[in-house]
Amino acid sequence: MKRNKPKYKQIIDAAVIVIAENGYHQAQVSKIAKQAGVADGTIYLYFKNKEDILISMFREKMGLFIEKTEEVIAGKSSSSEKLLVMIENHFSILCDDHHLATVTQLELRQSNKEIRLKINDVLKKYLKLVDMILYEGIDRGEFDPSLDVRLTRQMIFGTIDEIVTTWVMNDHKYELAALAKPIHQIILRGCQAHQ
Amino acid sequence: MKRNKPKYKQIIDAAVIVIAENGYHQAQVSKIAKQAGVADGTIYLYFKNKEDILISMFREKMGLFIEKTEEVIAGKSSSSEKLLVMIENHFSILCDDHHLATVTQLELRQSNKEIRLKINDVLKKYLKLVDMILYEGIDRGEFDPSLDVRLTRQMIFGTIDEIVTTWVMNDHKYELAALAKPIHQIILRGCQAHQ
Amino acid sequence: MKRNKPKYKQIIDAAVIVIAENGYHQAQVSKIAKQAGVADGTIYLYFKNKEDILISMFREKMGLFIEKTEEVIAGKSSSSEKLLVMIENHFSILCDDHHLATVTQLELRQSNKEIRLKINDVLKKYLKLVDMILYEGIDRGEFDPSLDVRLTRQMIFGTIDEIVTTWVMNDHKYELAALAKPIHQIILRGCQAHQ
Amino acid sequence: MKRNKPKYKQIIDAAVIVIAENGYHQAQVSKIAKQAGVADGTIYLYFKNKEDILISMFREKMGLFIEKTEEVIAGKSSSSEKLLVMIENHFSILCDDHHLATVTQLELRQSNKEIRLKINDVLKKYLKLVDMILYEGIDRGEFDPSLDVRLTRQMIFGTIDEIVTTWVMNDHKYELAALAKPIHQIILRGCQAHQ
DNA sequence: CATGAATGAGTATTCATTCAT
DNA sequence: CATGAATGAATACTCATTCAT
Repeated sequence: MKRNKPKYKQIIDAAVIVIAENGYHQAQVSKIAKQAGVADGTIYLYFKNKEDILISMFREKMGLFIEKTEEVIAGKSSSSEKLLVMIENHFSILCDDHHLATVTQLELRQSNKEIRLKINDVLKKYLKLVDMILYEGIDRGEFDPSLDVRLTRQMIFGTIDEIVTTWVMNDHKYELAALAKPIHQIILRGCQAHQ
Repeated sequence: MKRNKPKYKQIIDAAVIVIAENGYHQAQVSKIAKQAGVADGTIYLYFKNKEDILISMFREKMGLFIEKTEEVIAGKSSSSEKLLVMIENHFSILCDDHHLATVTQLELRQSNKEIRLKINDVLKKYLKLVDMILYEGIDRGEFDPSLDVRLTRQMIFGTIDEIVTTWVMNDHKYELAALAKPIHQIILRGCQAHQ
Repeated sequence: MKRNKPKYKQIIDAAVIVIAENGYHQAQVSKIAKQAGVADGTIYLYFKNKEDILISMFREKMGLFIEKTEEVIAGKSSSSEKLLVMIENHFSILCDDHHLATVTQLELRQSNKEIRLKINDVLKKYLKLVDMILYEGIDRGEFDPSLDVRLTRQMIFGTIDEIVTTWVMNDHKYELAALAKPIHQIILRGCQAHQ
Repeated sequence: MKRNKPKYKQIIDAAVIVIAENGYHQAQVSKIAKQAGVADGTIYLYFKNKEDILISMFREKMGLFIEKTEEVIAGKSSSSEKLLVMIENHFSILCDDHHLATVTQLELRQSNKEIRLKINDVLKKYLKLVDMILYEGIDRGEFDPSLDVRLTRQMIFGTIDEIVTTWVMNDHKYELAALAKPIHQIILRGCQAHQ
């Protein structure tokens, strides 16, 4: 299994750095190889092609997202709190790794439709976590039972994504983590039953 | 003024079609020229370069968005209704022009950072309309006075954008317009004062 | 006869200015037309094509050279003096018209082989004047009777041309006219009989 | 060091041939690559761009000129003889390589100002050799002590260059080497003290 | 005579991928 | 396993010239 070999991760980490620092269209395979400290040809011993590096990179990083999210929501009982810690976790990971934030919010979106569709597949696992929180919230009576879960999840993800993208576009110049609570407030209102 | 000459609009409309049908990176200038029924060189009598075609295209189309939105919100008195017709208008325009939807949601995002920044400038005018509705709603007592307008606007735009992108990625296979009312409900809850 | 119409000379003078100021490869027909104050298409009522402008320009200006040279050498009796006034005249015309100097010494030489051969044809009339002075000098006993007139003429023209080109390349920053006498001295030695 | 690799020289030699046979403006990179027996992209492993091929070509060939000239003048003691062997060497190299002659005298002069300035830099080393011969000749009492070395060098180089250019323009149809002695005679007279 | 909008052929350079060593 | 030299397809833009008005 190539994924466990050290050079596999080495190349993926190099790709994040190179894309963040040079932009998607200036992230040539040769630059990634140089950053990873291997020869160009070596890349192709671990990845099928350039596209495969990008998909793999997203899969690995998104895996961390999902793992961490599962951890933090496991510690909370109310759905409202689960939403909050999920948002906090989302913001926290991207705050801690500005390179990753730039890559996922700006650079990777410049890839072509084919790659973006595959990236979306990977994303689905994360979105299912949101769905689960929503279903549970409805069951628990915390959220409006008439909620359209698919639409609400799109609202939640669209909002978080837009907030993060704007933060990245503004060069991370304000404190993203501070927005978790107010965002959670706004989102929560959209989920709760209306009197 | 070149913008009023027929070939100007002819070329922009050709660009929308060619990009939608071939993808951003396969939309060569020669293809656009052919689709527009002019010679390659003629493009450059109306546009500085390829980038200029894209920016101009976005500016023209977004102009229609803003114009139409101003029209429909002018006919409504309550802020809640204004939000609704704005969303309906947004969905309606993209439903009526699948090519345009594909181009704005998927293809144009593959452009380089420079182009995307210029596109963002154009977008800001549209976002200001949302801000205006929100401020007015707070004044009218319809919306929560403690609302963070900037965050709320990001929630609204992020939600709409995510909904539309998902619809485009699913090949427009369901009725986007039908989502306007439920989305409006969800968004509205986020804006209204909580008891 | 088009050559006597005002726009003919107007276009040629415009060409000298545009080429001098923009360089040969940046002297587009449209620039020349603009400088001449006529429409692009008008150029083609007076010249067959762009090449024809250049050849005609060289022919007109070289005509002035020859005319003036004939005037000044007519006023001198000794061949040595004739050589001197010819050189002085050559330098004087180019000193008085820096644009022309730049065009003939640097820019026009960037034209292709075909144009340069045609320019050489025009130049031949001027070179024949040099030959005439040399033959006369031999007849008069001023110059070495064993002189190879063709080679000597090439020496004279090559020297003058190199001197002027170097002066233009140094941005006309020293007094070209002051070099006429010393150059004449050097050239003269090459022509006179050796003891 | 790329300059010592075989493909470096291979490409330069291909460039001389392609430019000589097709003319400067018809010497596409792909033609040069084909002539050199390499892929288009390979060119760019050895040269920064097309301009770099031309400058390098001139530098390499002019290097041979200077090297050979230094060799032949080292074998002579009198300055007069040094001038002669320098001229003979100059003519001999170009006689032996008609392609090179065409390229240096006609085609390379069509390049833009930037390239020509860089070529001139390379040329300066050759011109310094002429200066050295002249200074030595004055010291040895062979040449007129009142000689203006700069002007004289321009006379010598201008003469040689004009002779060669005329020979190339006449399709090398006469024996250039045969002109070395008479030219040397003419030049020599210009250098020697006059009685 | 004069105009100027329209034409369309032509080319340097990049970079993902391969394969002989 | 690892290398890195070599490959070659693919594309925006310019500008001399024309011709309908």
